[in-house]
Amino acid sequence: MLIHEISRKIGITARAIRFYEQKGLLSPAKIKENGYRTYTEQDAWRLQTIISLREVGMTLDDIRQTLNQSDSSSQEEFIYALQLQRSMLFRQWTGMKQMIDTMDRMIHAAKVNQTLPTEQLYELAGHNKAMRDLRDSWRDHWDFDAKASQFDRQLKDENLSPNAAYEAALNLIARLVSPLIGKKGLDVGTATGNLAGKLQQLGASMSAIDQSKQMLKLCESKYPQIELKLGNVLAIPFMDGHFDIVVSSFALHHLTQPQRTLAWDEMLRVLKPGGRICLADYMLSDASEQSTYIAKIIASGANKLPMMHEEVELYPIHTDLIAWMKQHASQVASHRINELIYIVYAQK
DNA sequence: ATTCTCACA
DNA sequence: TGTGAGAA
Repeated sequence: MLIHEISRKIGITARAIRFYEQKGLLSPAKIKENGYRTYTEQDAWRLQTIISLREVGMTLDDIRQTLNQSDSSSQEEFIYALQLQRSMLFRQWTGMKQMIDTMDRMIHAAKVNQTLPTEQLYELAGHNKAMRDLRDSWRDHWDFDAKASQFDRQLKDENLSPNAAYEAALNLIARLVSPLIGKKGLDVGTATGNLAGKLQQLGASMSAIDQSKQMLKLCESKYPQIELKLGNVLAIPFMDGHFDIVVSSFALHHLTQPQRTLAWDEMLRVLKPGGRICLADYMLSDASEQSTYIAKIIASGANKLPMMHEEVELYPIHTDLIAWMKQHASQVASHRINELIYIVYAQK
């Protein structure tokens, strides 16, 4: 096939096809004497997948990497790339909604003022940017991909005092969100799926998200029935009003306080009217208890605990997370959620 | 008909 | 992320 023939067949310009080649996505054979490109069925297939991935917003760079991987290795990497793109679209989507909201405020400001409300506009734009930065601010400082294979074994380790009551906490959550039959639930930051799996077993139809590919892989092998998505709580990769129940266990302490506020908005967004949120996490009542606790962890040799990363606010949660939850509990009425349950899980 | 390059948005 | 024009 010559270039125009294939361009007609696929439905893109010949120019674009050469452009993709230049970007390293394609390497058609060339006829010796005149240098014309010739395209095989293989090339046509490849071109089709290129424009398919392009259609869902992947950059040419990402497409190149994805394609090169799927050439050599398994299907798995390819699916991961698709999941990654999907979660990125949700980030963009939440960003777009934020922009629209900002625009509405700008329009309102322009209406109430007769003159150009320069200051308000600037302020609104600043807030918009701050929110966008916040949304993109999640970093995995703990390397959960690397921790995945050890995760469940560590939980079972009796020496890790914070995790001794782990099972009990999950059971408490399950009890608090019951009845579960026929309910759609989301577990945020599911890791290897222990909480989601439990709720699923009790009759809920569970979805779960995690930002770690390896954690998801393990979760999938443990609980194949759970719908898993790659993504994080700052842009939950589900549509609005999708769940009866949103739960999270021992995940929120990995967020900073501003991130937590955003996480809360996201959990509300995906929750149906009348839905329930149930969150559990490590929480100590005051600073002295906190430092004692940290000392205890270090003494037990468990200094590899996820929340102990030195570059992050070291254990910022306890008191302010309690306050945060209480504050949002009072917000329930205004969001017309019938019932919000929060667990303050106090480590002895 | 096709290729390449330069410029352009 | 492409496109248009022009020379070969």
